[in-house]
Amino acid sequence: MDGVRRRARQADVAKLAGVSQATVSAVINGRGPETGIPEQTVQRVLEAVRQLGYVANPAARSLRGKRNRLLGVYTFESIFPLDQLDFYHEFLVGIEQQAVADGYDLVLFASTEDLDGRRRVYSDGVNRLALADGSVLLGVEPGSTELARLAAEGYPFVHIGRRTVPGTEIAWVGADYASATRDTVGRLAALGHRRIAYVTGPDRMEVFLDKEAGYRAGCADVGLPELMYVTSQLDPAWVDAAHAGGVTAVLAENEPLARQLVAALGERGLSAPADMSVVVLVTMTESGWSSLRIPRNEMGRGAVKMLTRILAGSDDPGDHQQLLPCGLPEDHMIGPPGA
Amino acid sequence: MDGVRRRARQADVAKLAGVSQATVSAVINGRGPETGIPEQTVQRVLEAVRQLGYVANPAARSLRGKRNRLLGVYTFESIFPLDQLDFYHEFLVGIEQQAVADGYDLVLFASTEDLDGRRRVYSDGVNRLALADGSVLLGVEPGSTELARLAAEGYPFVHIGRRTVPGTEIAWVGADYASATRDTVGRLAALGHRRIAYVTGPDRMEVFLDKEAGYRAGCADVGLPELMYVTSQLDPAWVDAAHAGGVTAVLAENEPLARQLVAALGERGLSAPADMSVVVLVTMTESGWSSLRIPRNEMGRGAVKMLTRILAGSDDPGDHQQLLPCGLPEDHMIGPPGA
DNA sequence: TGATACCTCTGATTCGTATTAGTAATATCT
DNA sequence: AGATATTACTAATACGAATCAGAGGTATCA
Repeated sequence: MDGVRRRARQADVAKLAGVSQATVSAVINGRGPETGIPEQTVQRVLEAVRQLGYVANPAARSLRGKRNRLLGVYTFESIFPLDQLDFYHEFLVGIEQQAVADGYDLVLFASTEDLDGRRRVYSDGVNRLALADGSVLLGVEPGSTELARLAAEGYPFVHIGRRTVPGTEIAWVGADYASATRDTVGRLAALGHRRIAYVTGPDRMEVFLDKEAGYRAGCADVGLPELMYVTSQLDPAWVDAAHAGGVTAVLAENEPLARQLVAALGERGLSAPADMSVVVLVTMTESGWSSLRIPRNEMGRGAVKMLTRILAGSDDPGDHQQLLPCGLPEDHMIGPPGA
Repeated sequence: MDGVRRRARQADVAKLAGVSQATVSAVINGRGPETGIPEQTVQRVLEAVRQLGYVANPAARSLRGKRNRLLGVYTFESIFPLDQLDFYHEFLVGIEQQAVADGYDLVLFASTEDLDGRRRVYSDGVNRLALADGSVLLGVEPGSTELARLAAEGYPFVHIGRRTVPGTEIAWVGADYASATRDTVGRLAALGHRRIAYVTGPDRMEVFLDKEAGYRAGCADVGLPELMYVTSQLDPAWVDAAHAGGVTAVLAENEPLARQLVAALGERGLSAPADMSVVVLVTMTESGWSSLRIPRNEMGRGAVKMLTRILAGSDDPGDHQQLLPCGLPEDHMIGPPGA
């Protein structure tokens, strides 16, 4: 076929319609009336557009227009991790919904994967995200040097999950783990539990600190002792001690710890929630745990909204941190003590 | 104040490095050696790039005729639909994997949604996909006008799912439903089934035709009669007739029909597979049906591979259609007749 | 010494669109 | 008639990167 025929430009349309390229641009962008172009000319131009099958070149458009209406989505792990499908998917749903609403397209930064399979914002010292007008960052990054550098550079981004980086104030949308954890402790106390333990990993990132703080606050609220157990691998013997010590409810920070706990209970002929109420704070999947409901969809939407606000030039820093409420755990593994 | 600091251009880099913009361009595109720019200058330029955090503007690049290394992903429905999570997710995983491997970033076209919530490739007569070097299309589009227009325009794209558009040859990667359906009929026949029915919706798209053809071929292979039932809503009375008529196995094109079938069986005190083997050809989720395994991941990867081949200028049209084998159904709801 | 061959760059131009400033022609008012 | 306003445009330019045709300079050779 005529694969050879060059794509029509405004200049071609202009020639055919007997007007200037500027007029064509005005007509096409609906600035016809406003610019005082008579209906007859408008029709002539549109007819020429039709005849030539003219389609605007988006590259030229966005080059001229400065912004390209692209938002980046960057995850510190693979964007579509198979094993964490449920966990990340909801964020993406929210991000997409809000992007559609705001008329942005999304760029998934994929090619930033280096040889180790680790992703990096900077490759060759170049910020790859800069291709997009701004980005939503998502996932767990151990260090904060890249974040700090992004912020220092003035690149607009919003982090999903509360994040503090010394020396800079970064924008984030987080889940209010602290309140939810605190409330959960309150609820367990209300059910009659007098010794509520907290099991968490040794990591010291914000998310972990928030929950821990919530636990402490919850204990303080109801005048119960703090029973923290920090470990990356739950020692079954701890269960004996806890049980003997009168612990009737346990908050586990993550699912592996909770699984180890339930297994250890099982080995001892105990079960949840009859002998021990078990709450997992964060689960990767929607299985039958009693766990907090992380408002993932809302967080995704909120991040995009915040990002567009930043791009619009909002400088109110109070506007750049947002905590969304978590849903409280359902009853699957919660009950009154000694039931 | 500098909430959104202006992005550095090659001109800025050039000034800082004390060279011309043309030199910067040459260095950045690795044409340094070839253009005879000494290592020292190259380093000076790269250092300036680093200092300014320079990143090429993709719009300018593609305007000038070079490629973006952006691949579009366009779905005719929402990209991350809640209810079809499992269905689409795997395609995206495959697409992402291959994109990473080939060093492309992905653009999810989201802003193409119009007021009705319907998505369109063309808005204001502008092909929004043109931002990306090429695109992978995915999902179910009822009409084919947009596809035809894309093809006529010479825009590089690969459709996931076999697709024919009269008058043009479009590139696609499909699942070999026909063979899989045919083989499934053969397998049921081998188990002893003599009357195998096929229930399908009234839609006439390629995917449906393929399965139907497979069913017909399968029946022909083993000399069994074709028992087609075309409906969008399964009439429970049909089950009576089928059962009375000696039907011992049913292929249902989709999950809703299969669900209606199983429900109708249940009402009659019958069950699958004891009284009736039930195979669903396509399921949205991985629930306990006997269904074909659609090679979604492979299709996603294959589509990207094909697209990069097209972008590289492959003109061999035989290269632009690819059928991947489906896995055959597992035994959950399949058994010998009258078990 | 003049010619020729590199070497290391640079100036100018191009891509297609949006926009601003301006212009020529006509119409209206005083 | 002369001034002013309106109509209907157009010329010129900017956006950022890529590319081509050289331009000076030095080195080599006859």
